[in-house]
Amino acid sequence: MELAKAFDPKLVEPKWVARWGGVAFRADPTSPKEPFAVVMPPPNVTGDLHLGHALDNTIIDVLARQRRMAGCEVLYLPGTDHAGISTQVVVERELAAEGVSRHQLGREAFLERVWDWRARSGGRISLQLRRLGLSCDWSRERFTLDSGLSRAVRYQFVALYHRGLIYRGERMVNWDPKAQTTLSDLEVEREERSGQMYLLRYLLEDPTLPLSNGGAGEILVATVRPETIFADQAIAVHPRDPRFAHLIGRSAKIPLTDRWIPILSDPRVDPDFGVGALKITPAHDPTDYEIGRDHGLGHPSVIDLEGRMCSELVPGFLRGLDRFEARSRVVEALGAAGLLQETRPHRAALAVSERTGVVVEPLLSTQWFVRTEPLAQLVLGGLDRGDMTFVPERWLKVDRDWLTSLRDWNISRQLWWGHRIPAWYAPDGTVHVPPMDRWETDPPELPELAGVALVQDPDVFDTWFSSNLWPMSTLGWPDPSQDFARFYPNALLVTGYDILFFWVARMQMAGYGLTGSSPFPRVLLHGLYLDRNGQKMSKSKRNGIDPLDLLDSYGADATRFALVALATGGQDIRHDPRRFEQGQHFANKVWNVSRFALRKLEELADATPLPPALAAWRVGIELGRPSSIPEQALEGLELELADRWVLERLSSAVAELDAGYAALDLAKVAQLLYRLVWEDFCDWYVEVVKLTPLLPARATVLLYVLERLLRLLHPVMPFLTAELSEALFGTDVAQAPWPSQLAVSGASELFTQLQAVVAAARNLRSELGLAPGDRLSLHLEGELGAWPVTLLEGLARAEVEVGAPGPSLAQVVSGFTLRAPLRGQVDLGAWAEKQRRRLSQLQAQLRTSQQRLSSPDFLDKAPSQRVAEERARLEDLSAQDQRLRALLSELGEGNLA
RNA sequence: GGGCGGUUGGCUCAGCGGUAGAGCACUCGCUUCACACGCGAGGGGUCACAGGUUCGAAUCCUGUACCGCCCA
Repeated sequence: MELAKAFDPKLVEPKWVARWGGVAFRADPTSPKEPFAVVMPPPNVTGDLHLGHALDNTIIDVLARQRRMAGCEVLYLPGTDHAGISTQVVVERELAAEGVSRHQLGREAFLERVWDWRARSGGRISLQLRRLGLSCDWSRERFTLDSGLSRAVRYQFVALYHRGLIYRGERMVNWDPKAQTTLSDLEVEREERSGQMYLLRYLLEDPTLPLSNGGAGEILVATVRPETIFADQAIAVHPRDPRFAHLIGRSAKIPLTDRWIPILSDPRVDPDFGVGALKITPAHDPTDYEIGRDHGLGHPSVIDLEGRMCSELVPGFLRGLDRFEARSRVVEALGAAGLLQETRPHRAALAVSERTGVVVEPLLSTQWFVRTEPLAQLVLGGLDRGDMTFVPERWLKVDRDWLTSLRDWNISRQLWWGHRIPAWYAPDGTVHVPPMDRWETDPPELPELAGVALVQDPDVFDTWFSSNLWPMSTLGWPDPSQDFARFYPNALLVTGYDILFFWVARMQMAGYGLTGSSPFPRVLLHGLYLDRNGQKMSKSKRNGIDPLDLLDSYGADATRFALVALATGGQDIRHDPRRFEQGQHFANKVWNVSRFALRKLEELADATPLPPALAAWRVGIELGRPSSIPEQALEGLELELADRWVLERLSSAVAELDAGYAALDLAKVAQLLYRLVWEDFCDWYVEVVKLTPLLPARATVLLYVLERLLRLLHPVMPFLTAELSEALFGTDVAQAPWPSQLAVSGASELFTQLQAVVAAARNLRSELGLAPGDRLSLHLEGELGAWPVTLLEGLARAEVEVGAPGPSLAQVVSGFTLRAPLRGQVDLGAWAEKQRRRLSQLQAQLRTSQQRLSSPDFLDKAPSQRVAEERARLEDLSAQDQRLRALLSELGEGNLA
């Protein structure tokens, strides 16, 4: 059998994408194995794969594959989300290009159009996800608008409604005039923008009153929204602000009108803002609304849903103008009327729609709300009991803080794309929600409401009001099912910290509120993927990186390796193409060392009697039906130092990897794998294997270790390892058992020492300028005993000799002095300088060590094992110091030239 | 204003109480029969700063500076 000279992902991946994209990883709820369920954070069905998805799912898949190999019944459940606003916005934009509005089209036709669009683009993200090599159970793929999931949303609404946890009420909400819908507080972002603050003169009824903050007969009011003056209901000042005490209870006239409004006092007014007096416009500001409510003010509105000036209160010349256009006209008019005292530059935190980027208009309106406080209390109780752990831990406090200061959640959206709110209104205004015992029945179908002309609420739910059920609804909740019984709660949730509030906290509330438990005991929050300058990626900045480009350039295994290696400690990730190159090179390394092993195995002479496992393997590979190397294959083999060492390395790596997985530290996992394969296996063991013709015992170890390496690598690099495992061992590595630790020990100390001596010898080679083919003649001083001199000779391409070497270069290492006779051109001055530097380093270490050991405090208080280590170290250091000084004095005597 | 994260070699980052690490970049030498997506050797860091705790601090504590994020 032959392997290609280099690993080419393009030749390998499609086959496995096809194989894994079907039912290869179907989860069995009747399995006796320990369940391990994770849901995919559902991407927007009409979106494209972005790096956040790639990162989430790579992490999840690595964990899922590892758990599966470790013997769990794994369910990795994929699916997508309908993403109400963004999807609707996209389709509306498409319509706008055709000159049609959704209202012209009508609700039904519009929805058809969206479903159409979803059908065209909907499968795309699923296909893109498959290219990452995810081991999802695609037979359980779900979409938030599927009928089952829609039933779950309806159940949630009805159940919470009847428990008094959902109500309909008039509140100040965030209105997105572009998307034409309300938004939850979370969907509004704050943006610092520079603008103006205007000081307006409101005339007083009695011009003889003492001065306050302006001229005679006026009070100055500071505002950033002069266009809303027409909805003013009062002027408010701080009760203890001496400037205004005499004005409280008086009236002032709204500029450009003949309307009078009262001056009142309220402690919520900040006397240091502007000029101390605020206009109160209850319909257009959340704080003003509260103040107005407490003082019994009215709340007329002068801005309509399109963000245009409306109402009889507004002078004719402004009516119908956009709010920002109106602002400049009002300012002009105020100026012309002499009522504009001053314009100051002002920086303000503007509320901006997360979806459309337009300035959100605070609006008084009747909507459906979730009463969050009781639900949050349930979650907080669970957190107190320790139901949930976060990785990194710090997010627990953030989660808790957010749940502690939560406002009610507006779940109505004035959209058409989404779950229609199952509430109906009678002509008399009464609200009808399905009764709990018949939650699936629409009120118009209820016998007791026969004859009542009911109209359903036109709105749909916030998308998060369905995705908050995702870990439950995807498993069949609220209906009883095997899946739900077996896989809920999930084992884990993995997502970016940016949706802790949006999604994680709301799932917690839904879980506790509706199932009585947390949907997952553990939450892994990774960082955000930033561009190479550390900036957040965004469409507007056009600094996005397309994961498909990464997959095309480096292959899926390399991409996965890089993503996992970059995701350290929940930190944000700065894009670095060098990591992807590293992954690519690593994949190629694994491929090539497998290729080497295969070729080396051909050396096994036909005549040699082979151990059964090896014999079986060799027959298999010739017939094209290779077999696995079982655990027992190692039994009774005569192992040499390097063989025992590599098995020991493998075994301790397994232990370290297990610890890394237990801590969900996949960056650590990637690093351990890289070292194990590249340094331990390729640089050392394989180099030893090359030194001698292959014998059966070593051949067995080589194959055994290689097969285990492929298994250990598989969760991170599934394609490469699946291909190689199938080709070399005839196994489906995705279903192979996770390697366990071996009972081997004792080789590591000697081998480590060997490595140091080999490195020193190679340094001598290099200093002497030896060509690769030249043998280094090497004089070793030290306790050789049972020392592996032959290995040293092979690895350093040296000839170990006895006797005095004559003029030479020398290296001092722990336990040994190495000398090699001078030859050729060597810069002895530079060499001596280097050795002197080394000596001073050595002596610095020596001094530290001596000081430590001469300190009674250290001897007293440090652990005894630590003291013993330090003693051994001092001994070694001083021996090296003596030998190195001796060498340098030889140098000084000119012995070397 | 409150909270959180970061500051380690030229770059991007690990390490988080006991001898400073990786990849890339850099220098030198190599088509050594798996890999030049490679091999061997080498140079390069007072771990932001100031105090403190400790036998011992890049690592723990306090403060400062700067960068970034979240909440109000």
